[in-house]
Amino acid sequence: MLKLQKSKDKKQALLKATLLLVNDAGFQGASMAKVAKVANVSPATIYLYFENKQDLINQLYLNVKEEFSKSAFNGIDMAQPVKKIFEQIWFNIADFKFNEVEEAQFLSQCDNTPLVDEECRAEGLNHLQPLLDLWLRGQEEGIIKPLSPYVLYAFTIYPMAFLMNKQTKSHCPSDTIKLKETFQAAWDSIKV
Amino acid sequence: MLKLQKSKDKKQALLKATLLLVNDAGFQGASMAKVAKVANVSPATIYLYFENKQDLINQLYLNVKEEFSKSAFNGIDMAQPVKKIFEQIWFNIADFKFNEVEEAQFLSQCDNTPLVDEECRAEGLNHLQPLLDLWLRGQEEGIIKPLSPYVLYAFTIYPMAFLMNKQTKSHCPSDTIKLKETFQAAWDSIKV
DNA sequence: CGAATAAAAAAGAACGTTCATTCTTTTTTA
DNA sequence: TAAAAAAGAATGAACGTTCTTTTTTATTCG
Repeated sequence: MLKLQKSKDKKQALLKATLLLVNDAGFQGASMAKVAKVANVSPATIYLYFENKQDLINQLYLNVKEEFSKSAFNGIDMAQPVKKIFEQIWFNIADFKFNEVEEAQFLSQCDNTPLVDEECRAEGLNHLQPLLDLWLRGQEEGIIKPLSPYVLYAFTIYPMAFLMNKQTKSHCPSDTIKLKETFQAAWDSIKV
Repeated sequence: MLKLQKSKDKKQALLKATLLLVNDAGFQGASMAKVAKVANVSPATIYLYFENKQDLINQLYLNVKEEFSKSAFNGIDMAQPVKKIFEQIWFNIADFKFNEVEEAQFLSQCDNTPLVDEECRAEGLNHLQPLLDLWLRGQEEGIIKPLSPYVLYAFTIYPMAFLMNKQTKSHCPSDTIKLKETFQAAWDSIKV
């Protein structure tokens, strides 16, 4: 029991170490030796928990993606009208992006790199199905434009990654992005 | 004269080789040895044109970013009303994203990696000043929401990177993204 | 309960490879 | 024929991974 806990701790420490290193210096900056050092572990130990470096990265990606999806749908009340639910989800995601900065940065770095397996990426996208379903419902009700879910995502969720990045790297002062008005822009882009 | 041309060719070949390799296998996949091989050149020759690998990447980034900005403002008629100009620029950028796919993919990979120097990135952003000026004009005329340029960019331009990526990696069939409707979404998000 | 012991986990050194870069020599150019 | 450009071999460092040894853990039996 205690042992199992310790094992989990070590695995989690390795994942977190990788996350930090990737954020700081990209995927090549996260060498197995450095990951081991940051996690206070021998390089050989990594291979008790992960097949190889690719597996470490894939698992980290899925891990963080799941955490992201979970918080996106946290406390959602499906009985509400479409716009209200969408608003809840949107603000959940905004919270994640602006509070779990490390995780959010990592995900946005993953978005465009060829180093995350496509198969893995597809699995990560599945978690967002409830949002796609919501959009479909909105379209059936005639309040959301009949656009592909890719386009809906691109205009409502994806922009937050950009804004989080700019804010984190302090290209813009932290009071520049007013969430309420930003949500309005997102909604205006897809509402009929 | 001819020599100078040949020099430029070689430098351009090196930049293009780097671009292709980075797209295929990330920044670590673009090793100096591989870049040299793809450009049909000795590894040592790279150092006649670039200080080191970081310089190669920085120059490539600036190069592609300039190409991008140039095509964004290609044939713009500043005498037109704000919305018309914005539409021109938006479709120019869309053309670039969906036609110069290699370059666009590279840029979107650069957007979130810590491997491009921040100083370099800042210089790349300068090129977009005319667009920021246009937005300001639109705000003075009361037809564009009083949002920070970061937010305006995030909701009108940035989404195209996502859509280009999905289309390129054929996650969605190429007729899914209808440009006219997509522009409407972009405009709706920022118009008053 | 506590020593003996088998098994699992972890460590650190070591592997061959590849990396970015430089040195020396050869080829091309003016 | 002098200088510039390019090549290829060579450098040490760092890479991902594996091998061997040590430490920790869990179990068995006196």
